[in-house]
Amino acid sequence: MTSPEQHDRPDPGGADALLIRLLRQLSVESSRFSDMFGEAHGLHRTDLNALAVVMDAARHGDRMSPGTLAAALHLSPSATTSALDRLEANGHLRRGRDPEDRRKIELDMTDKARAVGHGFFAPLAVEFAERWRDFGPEERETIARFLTASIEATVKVRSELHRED
Amino acid sequence: MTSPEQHDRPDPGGADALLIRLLRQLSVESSRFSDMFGEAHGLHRTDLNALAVVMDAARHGDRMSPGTLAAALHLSPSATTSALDRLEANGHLRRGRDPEDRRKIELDMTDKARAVGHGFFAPLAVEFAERWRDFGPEERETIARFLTASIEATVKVRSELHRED
DNA sequence: CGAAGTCGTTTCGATGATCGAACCTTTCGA
DNA sequence: TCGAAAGGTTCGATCATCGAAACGACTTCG
Repeated sequence: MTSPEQHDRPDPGGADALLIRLLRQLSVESSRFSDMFGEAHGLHRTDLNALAVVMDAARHGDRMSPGTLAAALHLSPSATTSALDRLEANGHLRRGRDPEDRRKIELDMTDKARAVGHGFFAPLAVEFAERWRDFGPEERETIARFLTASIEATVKVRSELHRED
Repeated sequence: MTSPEQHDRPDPGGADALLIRLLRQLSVESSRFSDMFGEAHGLHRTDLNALAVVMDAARHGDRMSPGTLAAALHLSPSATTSALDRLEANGHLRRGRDPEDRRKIELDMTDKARAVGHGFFAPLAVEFAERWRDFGPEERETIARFLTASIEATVKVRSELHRED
């Protein structure tokens, strides 16, 4: 009675189950890691997310303002102001006026924030490199395809969830 | 000791970079999915986590009490009581006394909670099955090995982070 | 030019999740 | 039997978040 048909069932106890379990476990561990890192640095989850968004924007050369940050974080404007107050007080961020449109505020990360980001990723990168050493190019291609597919699946299901609202 | 090339560097822009980026993206999307699902069901992040822990325990046949839940969630006892109040008021959980030790409270999930869990995982499982259809057994083995290694790496770095405290 | 409207951000008051400390009940050890 | 410890809950305080209102800066229209 093992796998009578490889059709289009959700595969409740089949070959997908292990991968789903591992994905969930990875998600949980990533979340825990973020939490503990933030706790060690006096940063709440929101502050970490905000820093990540600002850093991503900086890396892409994009401008970042409180408004776009609020949208990216799914946070109200006032809560975003509070988060920016915290980050500015902690010295992770600076607010500067946009000379073009003086209503806007331009957000710039400080070296301290860069150090935080480095302290977050560097140890993980080292450990990942260690554990991934034996994966060959074709295996990495497979893994990348899998991760991309999984990301797309999550995004799609989320967007459908949002549409039902 | 120091090998200038291709030895033990963190591989800042190399072959690992893509996979790291994908992992981070997946983590972000998973987190967003949880948030939006919880929002759609009137459950906060903590409540969702609590439900997940209780469900896991139930699936393993383990007893669950407020104390163990608080430890699992890294939450204070009083905050756990509040979360349980919310979950019980929403009908996702029931509190019953442990007949063995009448100080303890036994937590039981209701059918409603089971339905919530199903509503959370089922759509994802369907979409994953769809997108993973073309991965063969040996590819899945590679992926499982990769995910396991990544989970272990995350746990290890987190434990080191905690030890420095 | 000036006045009304719009946009981006902040301030204000309120809500609620979380915490630490004190408390109650039950259990266990001397 | 009595005191200490364990498991939960209650209480007061703190802080992140929200919605509404306010404020300054641009824009459009008269």
